Amino acid sequence: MPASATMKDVAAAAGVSPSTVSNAYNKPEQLSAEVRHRILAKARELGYPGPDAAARSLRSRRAGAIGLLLTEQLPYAFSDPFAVGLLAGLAEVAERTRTGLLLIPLPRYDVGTDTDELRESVETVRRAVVDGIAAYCVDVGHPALDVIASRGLPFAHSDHDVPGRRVVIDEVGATHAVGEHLARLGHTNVAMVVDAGRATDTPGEITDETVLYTNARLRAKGLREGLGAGARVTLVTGGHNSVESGLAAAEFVLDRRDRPTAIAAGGDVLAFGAMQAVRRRGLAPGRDISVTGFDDIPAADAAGLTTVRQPIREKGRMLGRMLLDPTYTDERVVLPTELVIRSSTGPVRN
Amino acid sequence: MPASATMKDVAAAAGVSPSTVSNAYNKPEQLSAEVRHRILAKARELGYPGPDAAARSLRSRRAGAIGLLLTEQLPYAFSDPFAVGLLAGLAEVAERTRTGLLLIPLPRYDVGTDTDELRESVETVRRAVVDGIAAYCVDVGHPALDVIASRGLPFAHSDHDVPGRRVVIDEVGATHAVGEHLARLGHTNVAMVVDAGRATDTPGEITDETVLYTNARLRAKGLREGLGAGARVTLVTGGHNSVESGLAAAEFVLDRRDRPTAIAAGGDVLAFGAMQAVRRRGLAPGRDISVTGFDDIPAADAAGLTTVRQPIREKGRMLGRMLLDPTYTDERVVLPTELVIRSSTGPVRN
DNA sequence: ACGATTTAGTAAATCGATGCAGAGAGAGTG
DNA sequence: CACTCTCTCTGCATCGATTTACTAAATCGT
Repeated sequence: MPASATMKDVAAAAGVSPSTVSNAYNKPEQLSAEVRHRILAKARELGYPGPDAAARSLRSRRAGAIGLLLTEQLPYAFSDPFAVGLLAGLAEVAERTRTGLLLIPLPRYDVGTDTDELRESVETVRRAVVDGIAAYCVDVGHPALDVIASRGLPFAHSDHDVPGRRVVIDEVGATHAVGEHLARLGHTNVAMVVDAGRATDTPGEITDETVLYTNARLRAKGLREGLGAGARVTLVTGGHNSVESGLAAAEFVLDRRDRPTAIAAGGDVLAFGAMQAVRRRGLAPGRDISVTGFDDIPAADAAGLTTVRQPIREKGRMLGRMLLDPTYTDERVVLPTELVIRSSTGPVRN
Repeated sequence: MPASATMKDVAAAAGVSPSTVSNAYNKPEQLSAEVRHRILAKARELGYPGPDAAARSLRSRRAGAIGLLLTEQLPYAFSDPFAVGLLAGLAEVAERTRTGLLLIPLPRYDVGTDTDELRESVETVRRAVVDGIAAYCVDVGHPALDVIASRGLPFAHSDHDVPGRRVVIDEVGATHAVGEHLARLGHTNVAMVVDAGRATDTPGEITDETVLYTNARLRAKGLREGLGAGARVTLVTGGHNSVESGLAAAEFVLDRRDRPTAIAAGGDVLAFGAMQAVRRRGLAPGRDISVTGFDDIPAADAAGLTTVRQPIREKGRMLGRMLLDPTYTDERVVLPTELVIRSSTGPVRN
């Protein structure tokens, strides 16, 4: 391919100035139709690709895209209907404003994280040509957040209620309701299945301190509060946020001597795994063992899962608005959650 | 915010040349550790955001991102596990190479499409700062494809077997197998439910010519061929690619005098709708009415849906490789499909 | 017909960095 | 000591467009 023609070439060929060619593309109303057509014709003739995207971004200081930071490994993220819902909401706004959506995959930030990998991927954030960035499942303190801050990019969180623009839910309050619900049903021995934030070879019990996600900790806290002082809550994990991992974690607790009467999962996907585990033991969710989820993804209804509904798509939309709508200036948006009681929870059978 | 410092400022402050500052960020091995640290320290001190992404892209002629063109309205796309699978595969490759993934929503190209909207959105493609573009569900002839071509960007199709780089399946062959399968079971009156490529108020029969998607046409062709000359195939649609639309279309054909004995859907999601419709009539899929899908999304297994499996995630990976791996030079990749027979198909009951 | 405003188009500066050829300093070699 | 290498670092040109301020010509109102 011969080095492609530039705006200057087109200008020369059409006998006008480069500015005019630029206007032909960007401000059609600023020049006569005749000249404009002559320019565009010449452009086609020369095989001019149209204004270069990078050059344009540089000069005009806008990228026409917003970024979405994801710490979930992308394949995981897309298999989670919750993440997909957020994405859909964000995409909706982006589409309306003719903006692209740049997905930026990021390794998790963790004591164990390989530093090189982290540094390299943070580099991706630095190189991202975007007008703003939203974060999903990026925990507080992730180095990528510093990069964004130092780049001075508009930014919006979807997870944590920390200073800066954010769209959040009342994590503690939401699981508090779950706890109350379970307490009313008489449950006093509850296992909570959480996303460990990393692959684990064997499922097992973990402590509050080893839970990677701030939100998982908050949800555990809410659950405890809701259940009240008399109850016992055991934290377990089977690894990532997947059905398999929920299954593994639930099997782990179900096989223990002191089997809990209810399993509260940190997410619906995990809860589905827990329900499977319950069934595999020949038990019925809601009758023998209660199971609760979090998120209320579409499949939760069909599965009869008691869960916390959060308006996930709306969350995505809000994020989008925060980044793209200049008239939108709220710093903090708290979306409502609602406990949806279905058939997967029931009174304790003594 | 005070106009942010640039590389030149940092250079001046640190008493080195701008090139050296650039090297400090990009080629650490090209300068002494001491100088490098001095530079980075000064940079922090001045609040320098790091090399500007757009400027960098312009000068180095690479964007660090690839684009994915989607004509599905994004919300629809993400609710389709098939699209999600493709995305996951693509993302996998992107993540490995530290590349971002830019989602570019596009309106469908169609006689009815509003020209302004189309032109505007094609503009998004022109402005996309990417190193290559993949297309999903973008039909042949979409103006966005011309833009890509004229931009000289590496490009890969995932849909159509037309010249250029592409990852495809044998659409006709795949539904041919479905047709044969149904023929063997004795079906001679088959309805095919397709994505109309647009919202329709009322479900109804359509002709080959009014089917928007080339692939839908090919699948209909394969089905007809597989069923053989004696069979009758009716094309129907309920609108977009969704469970609801599959339901509506199937209800439409099931209520007709001359009810078909089998419903072949152009996608699993539509097929799920069709199965629902069958059940609503008090009939059993596979016993009273056979239903087939296409794609073999995860849920198909659980639903017992007979369908065509295509390696969707692999499709995404291939697309990614085509765009990102310079050693990968194949122009055309055909992925294998496989008819997966489950319980939703069975012999005709006379 | 006169000054005021609009319209159509231009020149020059600028956006912020990177690639490349090469210069100077010190080290190694015979 | 002269010579060639390395290693660091510099200077300049360049990537490709957009913006701003400005001019010349055309249009307008009275």
